[in-house]
Amino acid sequence: MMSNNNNENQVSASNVSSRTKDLFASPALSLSLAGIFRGGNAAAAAAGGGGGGGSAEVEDGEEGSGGGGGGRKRREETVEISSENSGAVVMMRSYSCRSTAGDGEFEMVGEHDDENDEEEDDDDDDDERNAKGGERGGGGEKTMMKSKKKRKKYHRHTPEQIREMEALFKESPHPDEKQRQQLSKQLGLAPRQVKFWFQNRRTQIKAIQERHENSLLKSHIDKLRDENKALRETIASAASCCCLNSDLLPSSDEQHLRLENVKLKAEVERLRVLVEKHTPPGGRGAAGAGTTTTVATSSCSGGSSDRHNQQDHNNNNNKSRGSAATTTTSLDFYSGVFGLEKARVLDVANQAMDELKKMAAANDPLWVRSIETGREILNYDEYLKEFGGGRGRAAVVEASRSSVVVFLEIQRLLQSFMDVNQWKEMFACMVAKAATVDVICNGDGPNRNGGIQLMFAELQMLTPMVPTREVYFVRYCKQLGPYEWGIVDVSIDKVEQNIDASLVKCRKRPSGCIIHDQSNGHCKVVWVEHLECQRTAAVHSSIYRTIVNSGLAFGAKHWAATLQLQCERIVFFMATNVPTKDSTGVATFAGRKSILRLAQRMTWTFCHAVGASSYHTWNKVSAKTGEDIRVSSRKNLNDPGEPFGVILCAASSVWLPVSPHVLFDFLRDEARRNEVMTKANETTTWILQDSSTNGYESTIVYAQVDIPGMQSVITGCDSSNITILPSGFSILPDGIDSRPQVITSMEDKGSDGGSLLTIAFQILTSTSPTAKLSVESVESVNALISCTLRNIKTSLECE
DNA sequence: GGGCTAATCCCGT
DNA sequence: ACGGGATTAGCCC
Repeated sequence: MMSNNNNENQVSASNVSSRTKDLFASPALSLSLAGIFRGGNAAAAAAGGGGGGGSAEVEDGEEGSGGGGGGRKRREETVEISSENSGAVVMMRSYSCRSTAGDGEFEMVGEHDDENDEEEDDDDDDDERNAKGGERGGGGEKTMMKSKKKRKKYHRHTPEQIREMEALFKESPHPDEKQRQQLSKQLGLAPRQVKFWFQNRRTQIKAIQERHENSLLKSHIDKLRDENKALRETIASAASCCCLNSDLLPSSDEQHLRLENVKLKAEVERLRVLVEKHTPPGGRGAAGAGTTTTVATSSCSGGSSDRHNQQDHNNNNNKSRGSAATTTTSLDFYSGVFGLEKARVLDVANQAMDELKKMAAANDPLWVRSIETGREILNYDEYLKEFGGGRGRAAVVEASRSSVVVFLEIQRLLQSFMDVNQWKEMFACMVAKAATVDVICNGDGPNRNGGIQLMFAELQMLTPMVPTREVYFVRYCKQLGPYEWGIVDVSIDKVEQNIDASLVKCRKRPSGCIIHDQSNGHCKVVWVEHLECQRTAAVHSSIYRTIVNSGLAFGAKHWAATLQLQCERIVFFMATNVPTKDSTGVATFAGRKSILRLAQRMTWTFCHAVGASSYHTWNKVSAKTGEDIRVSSRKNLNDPGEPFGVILCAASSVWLPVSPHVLFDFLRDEARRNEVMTKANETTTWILQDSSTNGYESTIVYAQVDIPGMQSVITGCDSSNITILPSGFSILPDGIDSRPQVITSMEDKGSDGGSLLTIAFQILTSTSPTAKLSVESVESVNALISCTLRNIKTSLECE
């Protein structure tokens, strides 16, 4: 609409422009006019960009450089130069008046202007505004003259224009002249306006990021302050016992205390585990802390290692399970095989959403905060009272809740739940496999409001020691209010009955998150995770049982923390301002982006190699030193993302009585890490020589992925990116202590008593896919791992 | 009054 | 000449 009426106005503007340019010696004048034009027409103004005299000048400048004929030529190109351009006419006129008249001209200007508006802007003339505009022009006169500034009328670019520019911005925040030129033509904006917009957008993004970082730092400070306070209190009480003045205690004592604290906590944890071991698993009440895990799931050893799409998953699964539903396509999966009616699914989904809402919002009787751990615990009796249902005998219930503020727009957030590939990427460290089995209802719009899909997921911990969990569920996305969305997952009985009883290891009670859009790029997310797991087999080792029980592996907190870190990663990916400390030698935006992509790929590969998922069969190998080391191998025949041939992966996990961030700081400290690794170096070299890469000496290059979202995994590969595939360490709990949280900063004191370190190496042992895995390779990689573990333990002095 | 945005000023390269 | 940082003006809430 604006383009039309603007088109006409264009004529006058461009005709005049060449003259205006010179005449426009006094910016003050145009500013005074700017006020007047406020009355003009809103639509045109919004589109025109060219606002008032200012832009006329701006554009002329640009056009002038474009060539003599610019003014006329632009007529076709810049469709949307609005009636503002008529401003140029007026201004010129008024200027000419003024040039002789000196000071008194502003009234004239006002008049002219009003006139002008009426003449040219036949649209919507608002008398009041016009009057005001005139008034303003007159009133502002002195200051304007003094400051020599001109301002054009306020306007905004149209959503369309912004969308386009935003799109390009995502591609490249620094478009070159040509790109800008093109965009300006396309959008009917002056080239300078496009330039300004990009400039402003960059500064805006920067500001947002800085603010975000500030809030993180602030919460970190709070956390430290609280910690400090707690320690002081400890010291004070200790001091009073020992008749010491607490103020006199030097800071090294404080550190000592801290260490002591950690040790004590580890001891408590150890005792707790002991107690647990001698208590029947069901005996621990319904408080929600209970759990079971699945039996080992390594089954499809030959399974393709590529990123499973939906069909792939079905086939794969059917093949490996020998399930009855061998040839079903995804469509009759739900209608034919499961006999599900859409209406019933919808019903269940809606009920689940209601429950989720209540679970997310409710407080005291339903959720009780544990004094011991600080975590929220579901009061199961209260739960049954509220939501009904009985407790399955063969199952153990896990429930947890956590809330975070994440730095991502609502739309991308929702997409990353509803698009299975994005979901897998978002939670790469937790989701080993995932597939959308069937889309029951697509949902409306880009946000998929009302979307329902049947999904499958295999959830993992970043260690081969803990079996994965397989779960089928319906995911439902729904807008709950103007700023509130819900994503709920719930398992439907019938689906599982129809698949294969042996497959079901885990069911989702209504779980998911309530997302509140804070409309500043941030969203508040309340995550509820509520699982029912078969009590088939316990995790063998008590360490892992403790971890799983505490919800560090599969609980809401881990999900939420992961989400938060990944969102940071995404934002960081887009960031245009790179603090020097983070830009490890990569100067350009594109360069940094591709490094980040590489890092993400490495992380992905690492996560999927290390988990216990049914991608791999893990064999237990006991090293001479007594470590429990797991080894698996796979053949890559067709994934170009990895080298072709036989890939050996060996991993081991240990529990270390140091906090995750101490461990992380240790491992990311290049010098200390090298020290640990160098000692193992002989072995490394040997392995490589042993493999067919005869005599090749490799240096392991560790990508220190010290960026938001990837903290807990440090991956590395050799310089040629061939022989050693992403290898490294994972630390659990991750993303919890290493990064301050905005909302739930003080939760989970219980977890910093120690951390689970998993170390894993992936090595290409042969480039021939038919080669057998050599015993030597296995042994040497075992030696490498146990050596490294020992070194780490020694360095951290925690044997 | 503060936040947001288009635009301007000014400075360093 | 150009881009970025700082600043400003106009509008909206």
